[in-house]
Amino acid sequence: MYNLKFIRDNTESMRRGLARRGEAHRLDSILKLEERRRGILAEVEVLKAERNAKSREIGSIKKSGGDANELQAYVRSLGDKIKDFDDELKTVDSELQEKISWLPNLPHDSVPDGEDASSNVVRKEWGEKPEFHFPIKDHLELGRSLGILDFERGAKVAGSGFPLYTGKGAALERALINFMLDTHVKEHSYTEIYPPFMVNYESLFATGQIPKLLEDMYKCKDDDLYLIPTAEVPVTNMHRDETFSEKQLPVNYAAFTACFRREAGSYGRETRGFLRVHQFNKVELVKIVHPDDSYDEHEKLTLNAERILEMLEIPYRRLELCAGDLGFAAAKCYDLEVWSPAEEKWLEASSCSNFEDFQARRANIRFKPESGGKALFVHTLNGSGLATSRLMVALLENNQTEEGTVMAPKVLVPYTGFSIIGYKKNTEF
RNA sequence: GGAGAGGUGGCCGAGUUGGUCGAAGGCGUUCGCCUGCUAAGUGAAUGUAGGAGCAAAAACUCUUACCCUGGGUUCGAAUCCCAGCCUCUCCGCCA
Repeated sequence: MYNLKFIRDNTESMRRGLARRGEAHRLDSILKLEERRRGILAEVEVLKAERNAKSREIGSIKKSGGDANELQAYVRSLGDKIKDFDDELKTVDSELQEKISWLPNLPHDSVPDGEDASSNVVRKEWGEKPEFHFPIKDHLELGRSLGILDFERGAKVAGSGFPLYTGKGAALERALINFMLDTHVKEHSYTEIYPPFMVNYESLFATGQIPKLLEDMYKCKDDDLYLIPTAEVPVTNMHRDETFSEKQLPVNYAAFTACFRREAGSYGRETRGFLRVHQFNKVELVKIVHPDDSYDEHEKLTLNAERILEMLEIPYRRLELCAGDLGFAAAKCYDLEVWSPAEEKWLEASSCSNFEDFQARRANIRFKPESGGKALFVHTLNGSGLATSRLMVALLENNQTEEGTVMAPKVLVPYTGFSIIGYKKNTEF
C-alpha cells in the first residue's frame, strides 16, 4: 500500500513496475484524484485557519463582556463552507484509498518478465522421479483402498473439498505436521506460534488478501470474522501497529494452522481429491526482517522449506515466478512443486514470497534504527513449510508398492510409530 | 447474556462548570554541564501525519488534522450528546 507522496515522487518507476504486471492503467486516475485532493485541501485549510482565529477572538470578546453576535454569524457561514469542502474531501479521499488499495506490489528487478505461469523459470530440480514397473494408483485410489482417506464422508459432513482422514491417514497427517514444526523450530530456529483461525477485516487488509481475494474468503457474517486462508494473516498481524527495535530483528515464526479457501470459480478444475480443497493443513513460516536483509532471508526461508522435502525424500523443483504471475502483495516469489507420478505433473506445495514493505505499510509494522531517527518499515516474508495436502499426494504416490501399500518416509517413523500402511488394521494400530 | 468502571503523547498520569490545550507533572530518551569512574545532581530538547512556501533535497517558516473509532451540538470540544469498538471487575451460562 503506497502513500500518496510516494506515488507522486516515484510515478515513473511505479508505472514501469506496474506495467510488468499489466496494471499500469490504475495509476492515472489516482494521480488525477490526488491533484484534486490537494486543491480542496488548499482551499479548506485557509477557511479553517480563519475560523480558528475568529473563534478565539469571540472567546476574548465574550470574556470581557462584549457583544460578538455579528462575528458569530460570520463564522457560522464559514463553517457551512468548510462543511461542503470537507464532504467533498471525504468523497475524494475514500475514492483514492479504494483505488490505491488495488495497486499490487512492484516486482523486484530480479524477477523475470512474463505475463503468466508459462513464463515462470525452473531454478532447481531435486531428487529422482521414481520409476514403477507396475501399474500405479493415484492418491485417491490409494487412500480409498487403504482406508485412510474418506472424501465421500467429508463431503457428507461438510461438502466436497473437505478432506477426512481416518486411522493411519489421520496419524500420518498429524505426524507430518509435527515433523515439520519440530524441524523448523529445533533445527531452523523459528519460534512456534499457534494463532487464531479467524481474523477480522483489518488483518486481511493488512496482509493484502483484501480487496483482491475477498471472494475467496469464508466469512462469518454475524460476527464480521473470516476464516484464515493461511497462517500468514494472523501471524503477520500479531505485530500490526507495532514498532520493533532494530536488534529485535529478524523475527522468525513457524505456525501450524488449518487453512480455508472457497476457491470460488475453480469448480471442475483439478478438483479431484487433494488437488484442490477448501480446507487443508499447513505449517507456515513468517519472517519480519530488516529491509537490507530481506533478499538473503528469502533465500534462507526457501531453503528451510526445501529441506523438509529433502528429508521426506520427495522429488521437487523450485520455480521462480515471472512478474505477471506474482501474487498481489509479493515483490518476488518462489514456488516449490512436488512430483505426482499419477498425474505426471508438478504440484504446488509451497509458495515463498518476499513482500518487502508492502504488507508492513498496510499493517504499519516498523522498526526504530539503532542510529536514531524515524521508525522505518520492516520487510515481511512468508512461505509454506509446507502444505500437507499436496504433500500427501506426493507422499502416497511416490512411496507406493506393487502390493498397493505405502511406505512411510524414514524421518516420519518416529512420529507415526509405523513404517508401512498396509491393507489391515489401518484404523486400529 | 446482565451490572458497573475505564479508554489521553514511547510509558505512567493530570485535565470533564466547553475557549489561549498538542495537552500539566513524572518516567524514559537525546544533547550539554558538573564530579577520579559509576551513581547522583543540573540546563535544554523531545509526538505523528497531511498541505503550502523555499528551483530540488535537508533545514526552516506558515497551516490543517489527530486526546479509542464514527457521527452530532456549538462561533469554538480531550472536555457536552448519540452510536460503535476494545479493556478491566462482578454475576449468569458454557467447553
